[in-house]
Amino acid sequence: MLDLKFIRENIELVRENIKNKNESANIDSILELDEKRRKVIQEVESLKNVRNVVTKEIAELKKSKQNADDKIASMKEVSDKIKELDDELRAIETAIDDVVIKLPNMTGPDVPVGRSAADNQIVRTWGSIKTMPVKKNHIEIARALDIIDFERGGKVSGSGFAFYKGKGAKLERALINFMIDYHLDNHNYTELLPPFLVNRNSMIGTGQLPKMAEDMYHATEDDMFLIPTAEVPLTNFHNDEMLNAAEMPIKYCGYSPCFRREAGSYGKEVRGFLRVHQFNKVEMVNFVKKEDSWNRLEELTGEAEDIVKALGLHYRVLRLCTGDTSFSSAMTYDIEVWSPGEESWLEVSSCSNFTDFQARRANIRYRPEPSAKPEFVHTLNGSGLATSRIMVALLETYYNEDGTVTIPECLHKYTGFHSL
RNA sequence: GGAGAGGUGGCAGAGUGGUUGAAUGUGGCGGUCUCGAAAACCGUUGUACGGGUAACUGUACCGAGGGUUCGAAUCCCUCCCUCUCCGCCA
Repeated sequence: MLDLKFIRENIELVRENIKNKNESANIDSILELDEKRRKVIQEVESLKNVRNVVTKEIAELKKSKQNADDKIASMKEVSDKIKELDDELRAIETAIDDVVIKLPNMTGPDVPVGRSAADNQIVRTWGSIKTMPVKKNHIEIARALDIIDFERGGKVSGSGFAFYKGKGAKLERALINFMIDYHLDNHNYTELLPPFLVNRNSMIGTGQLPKMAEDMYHATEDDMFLIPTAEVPLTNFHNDEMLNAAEMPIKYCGYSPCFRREAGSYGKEVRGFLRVHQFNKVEMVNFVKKEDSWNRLEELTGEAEDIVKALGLHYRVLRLCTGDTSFSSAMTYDIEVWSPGEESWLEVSSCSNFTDFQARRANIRYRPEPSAKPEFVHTLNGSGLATSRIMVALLETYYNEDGTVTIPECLHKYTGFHSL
């Protein structure tokens, strides 16, 4: 959420930011509403002051058994007027909230202006392209090894769901455990294993709602949502809290399955694991002081890259342009791994600085100094990493001529086997 | 799912519809005493928004939201959460 005062003072920047992010929020009414709001507040507060003063006088008169009928009668009028103005104020604030809740975060100064993925900047590339001895994609490989069953996933749940089987299931668990342990041992994280179903307030807090409502599985009976990422429960872990500045940065990582309806994306990258309704992911969430968030974004991205490096996968890092940067994010780096079978790049991580945008919505603050005024924290998150596409890259990158797949060494202690 | 109890400041815990932003205790901070500390004593101690250079000042906040009333922590309604018991259950 943007600060109303910031909007008031930077209305043209806000307008431009909406346009650069390919959003369509209409803010024409907001300045007028804001002005009206402040006017009504002044009016109603001065009336409340009158009421408070006279009410005390009435109390004194009553106490000394004197007549207070005149004052009570005049206060009835004042009280009615207050009620009227309070109603008006409530309506104005609802109207303002409706607009503000739909305004995207301001992008940072280094974010290139652009409309689509074509305008993203390649920041760096690691490793080199590996050509396969025999060209196969992950679906063919997985079928031949009988480690993933897409057909039965479709039968039991629907398209976009799969079973992992045998060594495939164990490899998936190995990836998750390896990633979490790596962050705990090398990057100083605390692990959280979160709830996978969250309430509406949490979804608003991190900014999935109202914009992404169509993309989430919604349990309407209880008004709860299946999480599209562990970012939601991990960030809302500190919802409505005052954090201790001495303990910051606070770094959590956690595993969760991620559920996405992917409404409207049929036909695009739907084969196999490229786009699914449920996938596994290890997520990192950071709470930092406001002056630290830009540096932390660089470090966080590095922490995600460490995992890809350890797995020995060829990858590149992109700085997303304004049009590709998500609603809540001020700046995002995507990490993409090379898929030799698809001969294309697959997004496996997205690392973002949300500045104070989520912290305002979720009301997460800290006191810079013991007696200083509270400030909103800055939140960041990064996938570290999403496993389904890592599985694609692993199967294709380590595919051998004889049909086997070599397991990278860092996973051996988790899998117990060295090849598929 | 059923029955009951309860949600008040950092914590504990009072609170007859009328100077109650809220007693008291405790904790925090400052001070007196002390070589120093403890104890004792004195003072101070919430948040948000608005006005003012400032001292200061206005409004709101007792789980959340409505309502009754001249006036609500206190009365009424709805919802949320916690605890106890019963039922069901991995």
